Amino acid sequence: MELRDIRYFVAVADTLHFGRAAERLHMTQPALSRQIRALETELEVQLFRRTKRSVKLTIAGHAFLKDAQQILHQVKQTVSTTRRIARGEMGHLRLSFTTSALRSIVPEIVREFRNRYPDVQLAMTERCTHEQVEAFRDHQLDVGFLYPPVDETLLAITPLQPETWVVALPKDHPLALRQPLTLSDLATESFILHPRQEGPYLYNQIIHLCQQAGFYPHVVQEVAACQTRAGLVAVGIGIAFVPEILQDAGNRAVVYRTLKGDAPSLQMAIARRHDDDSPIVQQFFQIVEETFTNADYLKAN
Amino acid sequence: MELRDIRYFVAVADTLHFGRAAERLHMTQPALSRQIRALETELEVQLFRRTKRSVKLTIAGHAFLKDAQQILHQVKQTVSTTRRIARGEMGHLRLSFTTSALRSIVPEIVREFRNRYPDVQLAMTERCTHEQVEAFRDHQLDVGFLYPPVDETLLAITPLQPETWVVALPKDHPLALRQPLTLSDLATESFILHPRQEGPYLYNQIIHLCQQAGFYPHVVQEVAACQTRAGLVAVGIGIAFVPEILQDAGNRAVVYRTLKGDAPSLQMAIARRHDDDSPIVQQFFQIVEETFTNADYLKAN
DNA sequence: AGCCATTAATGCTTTAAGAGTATTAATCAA
DNA sequence: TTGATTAATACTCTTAAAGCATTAATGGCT
Repeated sequence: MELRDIRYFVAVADTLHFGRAAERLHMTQPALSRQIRALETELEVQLFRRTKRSVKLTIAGHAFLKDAQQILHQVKQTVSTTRRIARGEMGHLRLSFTTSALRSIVPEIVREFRNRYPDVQLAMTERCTHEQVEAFRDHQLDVGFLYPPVDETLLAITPLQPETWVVALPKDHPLALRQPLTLSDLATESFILHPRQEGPYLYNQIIHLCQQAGFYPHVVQEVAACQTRAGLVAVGIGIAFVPEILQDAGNRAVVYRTLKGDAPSLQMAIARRHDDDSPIVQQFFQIVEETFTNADYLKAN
Repeated sequence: MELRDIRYFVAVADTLHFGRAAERLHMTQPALSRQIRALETELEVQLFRRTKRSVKLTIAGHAFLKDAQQILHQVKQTVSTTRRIARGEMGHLRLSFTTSALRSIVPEIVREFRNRYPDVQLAMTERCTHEQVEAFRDHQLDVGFLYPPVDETLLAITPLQPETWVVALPKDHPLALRQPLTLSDLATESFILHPRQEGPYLYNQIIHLCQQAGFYPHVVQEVAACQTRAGLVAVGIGIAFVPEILQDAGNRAVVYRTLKGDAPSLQMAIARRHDDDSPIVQQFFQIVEETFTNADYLKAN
C-alpha cells in the first residue's frame, strides 16, 4: 500500500463520487476506479458499496477513512517538522558557560537567540572550561563559552573579546594610592590565586608574568570564586586578580587597579564540535557574530 | 512522497549502509541511492551525511526517522484493524430486546456472541417493539428482538420459536379444576389485559379470538407488566394471559392453564435493517441460527 | 607510501505500474 | 421507453522506478 492509494481513497470517500474525486485528483475516472479496486483487493476488504449509480462507504470503509486521514495528516506534519528542524527553526541546543561569562555579552546573545528561534529548546548549564570539554567529548554539549586553550582537534574555537584582569587591593593598602601600577610593584605581596587545576592556563600565565617581572609570587591561599577572593582581600589576607568586568560588584573595602604593561588576561571563546553540523548551532554562531558587529558599531559612534 | 520512500529511508537509517539496506529491500544499491536522493530533494532536507565510505543521519534525519517509523507502524495498524472490522471481529453492535425476551433463549445467544467476538462492543437496551422500530428508523439500533408485525420495508425479520400464552387463574377459581379449558369457558370472566398501545397486535388478537368464541371480553384493568397482572389475579380482580415461559416465576396463589384450540400466541422475531451490511450483524444472525439448530438437536435427543 | 577492498554515485537500458482514451453496462428519472 | 448519469472494462501509452555496468573516492593494511 502506498500513500497514493490512501489519498485516492480519501478523495472518493469525501465526494462519494468517482468522477468528481478523479477531477479533484487531476486524473481520469477509470484510473481512479482501478486504483480503488486494487486497494480493496490488497486489503481483502470492501471499502465501498457501489451500485451503478451511487457509492457509499462500508463499515470497514468508515473505519479506514478515519485512520487514512490521520495518516495523511501525520505525513504532512512530519514533512513540515523535518523541514523546520533542517532550517534550524526547531530542535534543541545545549549551552554551557563559565561563571564569569554571565557578566559578559553572553546573556544578550542568548536573549536574542530565544527571540529569533522561540521553538528551539535551550538547555543551559554553568560549567567550567574543563567540564565543558568533557561534555563535548560525551556529546552532551553543543555550544560552550569557555577559556582557551582547549583541544582544538575536537573543538572549533571562535575567540571573543579579550578580558583583562585587575589587581584587587585592600582600601588602605599603600599601593592603593599609586596610580600607574606595574606587576613588579607587587613582588613582595601575598597572593590569593584561584586553584591551579581550575584554570591552569591563567595560573601558569600569572606565574610566568611574575617571573618575567623578576619575582616568584608568594601564594597564601587558593580560592575558586572571584567574589570570595575579593572578600579575603578585604580582610587583609593578601591581594588577588579578578576580571575587570567583575570589579563593580566588588567589596567596598577593596580597590581595583589596572596594571600597566603586561597583565594577566584571558580571552573568552565560543566552542563547538568540529563534526557538529547542526543548523541551530550555525545560527547561534551567526547571532554571536552579528551581536559583536553591532557592539563594535555602537562603540565606534 | 510515498510510503515506499519512507520504507527505503528507514532501511538505510537502520543499517547506515546503502548496499545492505538495498539487500534487505530486495533491490539494487544504485536504485536505492537514487530514491533517497530524490526524497531529500523533495523534502529540501539533507537526511544523511555521506562520505564515500560511510553514511550517518543528520539531525533532521534523526527526527524524520522517528516519525517515519511511527507512520509505518500506524499504517500497519490501520490495515490490521480495517481487516478485523471487515471480518466482523471488531466494532460495535447495538442490541435491543423486549422485557419478555430476557426470559427466552436470547441471553444464551448474547453470551455465545460475547464469547466468540470479545472485541465487539455490545450496547444492549431494553425497548418495546415500537421503540425498537423507531430506533431502527433513526439508525440507533442494529439488531432487535421484538414481536411482529412490523414495517418490513425497513426491517428484515427472522421469526423465532412461537410462544403460546396461558391463562392465569386464582388458585380457588372454579375453572382451576377443569383441565381441558377452552376460550369459550372464559366468556363471563373479568379480564386483566396489557394496555392496547403497548402491544396492539396481541391485544387485537385476544379480542378477535374471544369474538370467534362468541363473546366480547370484559376488561376490568390494563396492566403492562406480566408479573403485576399475575399479582392482580391472585387477589381476585380477574383473570389474565401471560407467556407460557413466565408461569414458573408466577405467584403461588395463581394457577396457569393451557387453552385447548385457538389461544393467544406471539412469535418473537429478530430484526435488522434491510440496508445493513455490517458483518457483525451477519455473524450475530449466524449464532442465532446455530443456537436454534443446537437447541432443536438437544430436544430431539 | 602504495595498493586493494569497500562503498556510494553516475550513465544507460529495461520493466512495469499507473494513467489516458474510448467504450460498455447498468440504473434512475422524466 | 428513453436519455442522462455513472462506474466498470479493454486497450494503448507514458513514465517513474529498477537493473546492470561502471566510476570515483576513501580508508585500511602491508
